[in-house]
Amino acid sequence: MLIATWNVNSIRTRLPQIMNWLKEVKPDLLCLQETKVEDKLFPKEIFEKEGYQISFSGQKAYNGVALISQHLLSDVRVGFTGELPENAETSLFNEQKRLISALVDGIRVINVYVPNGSNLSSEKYKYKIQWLHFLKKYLQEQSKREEPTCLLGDFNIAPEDRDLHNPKRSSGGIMASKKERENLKDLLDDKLEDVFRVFEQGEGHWSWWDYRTASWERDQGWRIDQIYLSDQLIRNAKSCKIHKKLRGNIQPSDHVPVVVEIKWPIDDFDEDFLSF
DNA sequence: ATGGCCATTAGCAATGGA
Repeated sequence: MLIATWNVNSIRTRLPQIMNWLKEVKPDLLCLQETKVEDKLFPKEIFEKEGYQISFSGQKAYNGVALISQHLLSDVRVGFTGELPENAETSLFNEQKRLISALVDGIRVINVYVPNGSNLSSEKYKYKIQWLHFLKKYLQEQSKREEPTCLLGDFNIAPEDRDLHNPKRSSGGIMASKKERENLKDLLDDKLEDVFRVFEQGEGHWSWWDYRTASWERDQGWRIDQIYLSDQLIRNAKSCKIHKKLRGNIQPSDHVPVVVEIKWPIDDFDEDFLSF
């Protein structure tokens, strides 16, 4: 089972690159962020023609998330609705289209696009922290069902200093502040684990390179796109790869895909054997 | 060096992204 996350920074601009990548990698599930398109204009036919199931939640110009799957997408939940009560707070956080979840082959996949936050003294930063807190509440409700869980997407946070190219300059700032990191760690609740770090502990692995500053040419990036797995899934993870070369494409997204391979479904013998 | 570039918009200048 191959599950991928990719902030494409406009699905319509990136469509040819997305289709090429799908044909090459053939992931079971691709989770997109920053589709930047309202639902009625989502280019769904092209994915359906290739045999993919799709679910999406978008808006004009900003944000937008989508699931593109070779498997049945069931129990699709858009925004925070479905886990949290339908009240004023929930509808406020649902205005920006940043979250979609579904069951795929028994795995609860939660695709998120965490707010950027602009800078530490901005209103947008306050919103980012509130959004993370709301996501924590969402996950607390969701976890009661005890589904194997994959939380993935663009978190706009480098979890640790080894996840950004110049910690001396950038640690403590936006995407690397103590508050953002604590809130991220807090919502994972010791139940969800960053699968990339199971396979690679070193620095120098990035998923995003700023369009400015010739950061790609200098390989000065950040690892702000992550895949978090619950225990049964993490035990069965086989690899986690960052598809770095796509950043070298003509007209690339500033993010590249991150892909996890999981042995799934697992059979009872394997589970008994592991627990034994 | 806190700016660079890129995508979008009732659209060519302003805004947001990270």
